[in-house]
Amino acid sequence: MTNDNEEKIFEDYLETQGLKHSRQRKGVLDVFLSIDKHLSVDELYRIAKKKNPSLGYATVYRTIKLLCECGLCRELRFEDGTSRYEHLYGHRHHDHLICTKCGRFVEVVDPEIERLQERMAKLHGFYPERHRMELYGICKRCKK
Amino acid sequence: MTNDNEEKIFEDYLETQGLKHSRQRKGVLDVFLSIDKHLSVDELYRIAKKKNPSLGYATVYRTIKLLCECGLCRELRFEDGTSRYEHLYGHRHHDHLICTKCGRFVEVVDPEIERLQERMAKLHGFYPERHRMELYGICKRCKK
DNA sequence: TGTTATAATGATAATGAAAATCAAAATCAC
DNA sequence: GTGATTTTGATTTTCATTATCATTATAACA
Repeated sequence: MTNDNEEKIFEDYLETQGLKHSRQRKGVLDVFLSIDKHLSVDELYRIAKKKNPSLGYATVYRTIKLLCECGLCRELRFEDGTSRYEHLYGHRHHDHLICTKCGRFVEVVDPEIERLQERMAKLHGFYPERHRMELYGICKRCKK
Repeated sequence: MTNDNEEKIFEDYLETQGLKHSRQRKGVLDVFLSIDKHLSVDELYRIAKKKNPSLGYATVYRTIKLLCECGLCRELRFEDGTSRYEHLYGHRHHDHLICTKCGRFVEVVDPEIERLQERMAKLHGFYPERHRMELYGICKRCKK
């Protein structure tokens, strides 16, 4: 399997928390790992349900929450109010460039910006933990 | 009045949109302008209702939306899902430093970061419009 | 200053996302 | 296998925001 590491992380997390394995949790994890897009809970639910028709909506919510807790997943709350989820494991930290016309987005990192962000936090007496940065604009395609 | 400019902006906006003035809109605007905090709709409603007890919840929602449209107000969606509103007029663009313990936050700007953000957007073929940046960490007080 | 067309209001219902509830089913240590 | 405990899925609840709609207010104009 290509996702051995991720599966291990999830299993370990379940164990340390005294939680149990289940077909549903495994199914949601598999779908999540197999799709490298920023899915919403609803999209995840629809796809996972194909392989396991009895799957419930609530279970997807519960599982995605566990994935976030164990560090495999990051929740992104966009300005339009929707939440989407992206892979965290094996993906370095990054920020987003988002097209305001078509919604397309790109993952970006600028080490210099990262450095300056750290500096700024410390300058204000903050011990930095994490950050989010989204740049909104119009992409090449939409500008034409 | 100290808020002449802001009131003018709002009135002009209403006119260009073919909308009407009203006591309620004026009341919500006044409260919004008089409090330099990041209020939620609910907080705004409670305060404005004191001066105009017949004020309805929906009107506050509608008015705050107009304030955002005319550039007096900016909506901030925080990670906890709540929306809060901050003054935009006469306040330069800024980002936020947010304490993950106590929720306190500070407005910050780093011109160098701003410049690098522009550069990064352009580097990816984006015509930058705006951005949001939030740095999360633990503030001095909470760290002790 | 009326008249009148149009927009705004406020009470309430509708919506939609996320969380809570709970009986039945699944898991796993023994 | 047994039994304590957790998970599940269907459903309800919650809560923020929007939509609806009859009534009221606004403002251009006679």
